[in-house]
Amino acid sequence: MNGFDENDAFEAAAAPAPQVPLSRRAMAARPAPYLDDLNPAQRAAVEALDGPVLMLAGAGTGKTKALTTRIVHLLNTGRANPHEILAVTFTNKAAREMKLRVARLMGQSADGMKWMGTFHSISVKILRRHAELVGLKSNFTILDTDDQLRLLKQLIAASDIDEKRWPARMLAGVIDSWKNRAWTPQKVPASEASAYNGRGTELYQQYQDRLRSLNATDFGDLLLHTVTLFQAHPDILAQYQRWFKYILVDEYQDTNVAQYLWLRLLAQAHKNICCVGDDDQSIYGWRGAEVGNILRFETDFPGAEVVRLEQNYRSTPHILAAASAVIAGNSGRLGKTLWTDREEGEKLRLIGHWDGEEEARWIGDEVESLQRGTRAMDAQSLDNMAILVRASHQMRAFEDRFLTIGLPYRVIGGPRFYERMEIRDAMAYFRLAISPEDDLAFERVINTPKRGLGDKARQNIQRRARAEGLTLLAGARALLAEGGISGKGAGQLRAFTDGMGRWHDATLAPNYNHIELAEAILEESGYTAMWQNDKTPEAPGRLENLKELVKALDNFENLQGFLEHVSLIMENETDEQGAKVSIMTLHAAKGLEFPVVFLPGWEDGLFPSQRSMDESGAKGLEEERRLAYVGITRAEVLCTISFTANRRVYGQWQSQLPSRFIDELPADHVDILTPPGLYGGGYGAAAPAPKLEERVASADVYNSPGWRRMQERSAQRGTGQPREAKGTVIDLAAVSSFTQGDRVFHQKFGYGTVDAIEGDKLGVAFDKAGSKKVIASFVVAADQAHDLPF
DNA sequence: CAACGTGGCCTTTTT
DNA sequence: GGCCACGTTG
Repeated sequence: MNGFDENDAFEAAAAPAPQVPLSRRAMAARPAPYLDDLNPAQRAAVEALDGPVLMLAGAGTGKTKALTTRIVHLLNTGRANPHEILAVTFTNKAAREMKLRVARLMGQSADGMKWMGTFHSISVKILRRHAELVGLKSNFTILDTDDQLRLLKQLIAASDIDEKRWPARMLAGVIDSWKNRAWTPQKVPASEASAYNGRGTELYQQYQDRLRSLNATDFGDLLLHTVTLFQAHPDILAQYQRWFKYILVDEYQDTNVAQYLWLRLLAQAHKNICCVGDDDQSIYGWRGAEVGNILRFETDFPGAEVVRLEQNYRSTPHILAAASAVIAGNSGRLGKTLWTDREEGEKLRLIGHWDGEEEARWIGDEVESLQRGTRAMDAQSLDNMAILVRASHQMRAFEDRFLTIGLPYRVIGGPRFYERMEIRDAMAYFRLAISPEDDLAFERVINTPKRGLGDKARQNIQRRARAEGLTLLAGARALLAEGGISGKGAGQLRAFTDGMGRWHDATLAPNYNHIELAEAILEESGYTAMWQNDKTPEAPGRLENLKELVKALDNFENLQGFLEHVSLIMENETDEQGAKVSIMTLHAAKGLEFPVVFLPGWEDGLFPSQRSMDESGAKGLEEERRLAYVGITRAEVLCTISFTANRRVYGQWQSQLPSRFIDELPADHVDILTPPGLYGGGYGAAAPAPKLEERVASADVYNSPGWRRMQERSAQRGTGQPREAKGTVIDLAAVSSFTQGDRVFHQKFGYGTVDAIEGDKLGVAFDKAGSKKVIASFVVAADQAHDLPF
């Protein structure tokens, strides 16, 4: 029993052929018209079929084209059969796209490529065949972060640890980072002993034990177990090594240590591994990715051929020049020089705003004007425009603004369909119906909807179950049978367990109607009713989602098959019609491109993110810089960077300094725009009077002494140095509005007179509230107080 | 056992 | 500012 399916039939390891077999030579003689569509570098990358190859593909250089053509070339020359090619991506989307494009190039379906997929999905495929060798059954379930956290919380609670000081999230992060490095509990080095208050390793071990007893894995395990399997069972590894004659890896710069080992183990035999990536676009270090993997490629795979794709087909020279200048600030790059034969086009645009609201307003206006068409640019569909932010909380200002002006937008990213509460609840019901031993699912739904089963009842069930080694569901039944549950909870619990019994029996029937069953479960459990009776505004949407869920079942044979796929694959349905401007994070934008791109919020602390610099220092800053590079290179024609002087952070107004990355932009390729306002003539007579802060902004952001000092400060600042923390950030623009003796108004303290200026604070003698120090931006000139919106 | 109030926390995100 | 997790009341 080797674990391989009959129909996978791959030949035993091909004996090394001393000479090229005739059949292959005949294949090689087949025409390869697809090669004519490639530029010389792409062609070199496609034709270097044997041995290790690193395809260093800059942004917009036709990486996917080269990669898919390479696969087609492998097939067309007879080097490999479809099932002998292992093609790995990070996302299902990328895998789907690859499959599609291979099929298009070949003019036939690529279904034969059974090993094209994500690291995780391929690992699952492998693990299901050898599950018993890593202590699992082949029908193991894959837990998501929610379940993972709940499990960890249980372990922490049982360990006498103060979850306040040592949160479960932290432990989850520690364990995750260990798994990313392919460390089993036994392999965690002593240097990590202090992790999670010194209990990390011990809890990691407990967690793994618990997962095994639940016949479950988390996402990290999928890779970890596969690597462990390969390391502990050379015979099995050898089978796969022989099987995968050619290996291709997309986004290699995003691989972590476990993925690197995974690949290296598999590539050892044939050594035909082609990794595609761009060290300048490595932006996932915070979740374990090692840029070092791509930097070390030539050492790891001796004799590697390195091919650089540098001709960019996406962006104008101005955009490329700006991106190149920014990324040049990083050290230890493999180095690439992007070039294009496109026309000059527009320079990048840089604009400062008073605050985030104004920034959103201005971008909204710009989007509308570009939609109509401008002097410099033809009318653009909203689909051609995107706003890329550093952090998701920035999105709100844009959503608010776009809603008020009725500008259609879509947010990319956000909670995935299957992460929504109602979907997870429903899935937990399905899981429990299929496998009554799924204790995590039981816990999730036992009191949802409310069945009057609180902590006490649940503890009783747990104790009962643990005492006899029963599942929670069985424990509940046992407790019921002996009258161990009192009050009205008993009746409801009985209804729940009885229902579960019925539904489980239903799943055992061959060819049961899984759609009807799913509907029955949601109906009879009272789950649908729970949302129907819910009067909160999101309830209708949740019911809608449940309908969607049931509809999605149509594509699967049964519930089991559905659950199987859903944890790895399911994503948002985004087939809404109508043109919309896109809003997303920079991370979500990787791999996408838009004619028009807005990059708001380029302020130190926000971008580069303070936290990134605090936690990872110079490395963190470099990753932020790569993020800037990714952002700029998403733009095809027009790229607009903006920043604000003031921003609300966690409800507190903070003054902001322009991002250090702005200083790194090459002046020759950037136009500086003047913000609209009174003196810019931006407001017509019919427009509502601008609010006070707008007028302050438009009046002096660029001309105030404060602004100039701000510029000087940013000029003095060294570029790669992590700057001193927030305390030194001074709202110079706001301070500059006042001098000693000014009469001012403060929302809380009323009127007063300025008697001191210190940093971004003013000393004010208030008429009623006495002397106080206040943040300058919280104060306005007294004669403008009547304009305040409050 | 549920409804309400208070305090602490806060990137980025795929599988 | 706003969410979530916990502790207090009804």
